[in-house]
Amino acid sequence: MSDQEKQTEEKIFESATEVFVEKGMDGARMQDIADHAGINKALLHYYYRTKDKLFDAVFEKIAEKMFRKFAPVLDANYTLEEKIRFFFREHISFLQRNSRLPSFFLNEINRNPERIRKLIRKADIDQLWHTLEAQHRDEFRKYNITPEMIPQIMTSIAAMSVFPFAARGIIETVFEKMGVKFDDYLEQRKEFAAEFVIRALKK
Amino acid sequence: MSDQEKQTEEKIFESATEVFVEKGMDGARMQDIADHAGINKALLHYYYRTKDKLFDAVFEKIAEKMFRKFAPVLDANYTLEEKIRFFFREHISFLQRNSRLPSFFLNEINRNPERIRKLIRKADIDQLWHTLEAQHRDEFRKYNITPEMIPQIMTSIAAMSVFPFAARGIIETVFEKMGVKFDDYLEQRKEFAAEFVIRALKK
DNA sequence: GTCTATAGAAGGATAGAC
DNA sequence: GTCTATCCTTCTATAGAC
Repeated sequence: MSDQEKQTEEKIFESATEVFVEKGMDGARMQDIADHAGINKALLHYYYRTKDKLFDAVFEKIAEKMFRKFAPVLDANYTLEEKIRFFFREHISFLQRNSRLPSFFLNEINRNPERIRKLIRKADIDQLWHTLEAQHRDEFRKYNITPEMIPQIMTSIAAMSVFPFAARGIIETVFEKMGVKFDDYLEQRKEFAAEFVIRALKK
Repeated sequence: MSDQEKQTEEKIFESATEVFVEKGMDGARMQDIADHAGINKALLHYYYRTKDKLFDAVFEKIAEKMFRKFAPVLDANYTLEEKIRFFFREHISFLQRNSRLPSFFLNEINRNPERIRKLIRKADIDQLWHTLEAQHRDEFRKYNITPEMIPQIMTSIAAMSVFPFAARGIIETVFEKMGVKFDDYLEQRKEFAAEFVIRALKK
């Protein structure tokens, strides 16, 4: 693959990412992507054949990027509480720099759940859980965390971090009326969310 | 307005609601809505002129329906803890019966924040907050809840209830691998979320 | 590999008959 | 009020020249 090929293909990919995240699969236009990349429509089809294939490539890359942020949680050198604080600090920081991802991502999955299935299959979810369970067995016992609480806790943690971005449009509008700045709220949230969850887990 | 007019207009409205919630504004097709209502496209335009106006009508109705669920929280005859339990029980039950609303709603707002502004203006958000503050001043003091924590707490409560539905596609796929049933999880969540938040608020 | 030009299909909207 | 037929625009995708 020549340098120029790669440059063009990458430029297309980056432009497609921006436009798809901004407008969604249905709202995005191949013309917009071409304009954004400074080329013409025909080249998009030359490199990716169809809009659908281009979208799939973009979507998969984004999914991989988001899940990668969860990996350090498996690091064994931290206590459960440290991991919770680490997660919120890092994850919210990541979303601050990519604040439209959650809404885009969740929406496209709901619209076409098949898209996520093959990615989830690759990521060893239950493996991840068993690893965590082994690392923190004592702490789980201390907190009275039973296996059937795991789905509740996992989704609660994700909710605390992701929801402000997924619901950004409405939250920001409400905050405006209350005189609250969304950016300040996010900075504050990194610590608030961690302490909130830790207190909730303690008996 | 004759009975038949109303019947047709209502049928169009209901069909439009289903199709828009299912496919989103951009993905919805006027032809789909017409087929769903058992009429032809021309009639849609006769009653609502444009796709945009039809969507606006649907969207506003849904927004009104969702916010109405918050109203009982203002009832003064309950303690703060009772209200939290009541909210999660009622709100999650409502979303169980309308499980695609959150994703649709949040996404359309993010795609066009202007849509929500006029509706938020109508709903007296700060008024709502002052009412709550007056009703629960003592409890807030007991819990050490300060004014700058309010945005964090409000969004956390909303997140606990709404996120499982907004992220349903991915959560359900993960649960599948873990052998967890989404419906059971939701039933459990009504109580779990309430106790989770209450514990988090307590020092 | 990149462009221009255009095919071909789909979708929103309207005209006009009944 | 409801239908059929059709206009017109937009969009994806491809053909063919360079």
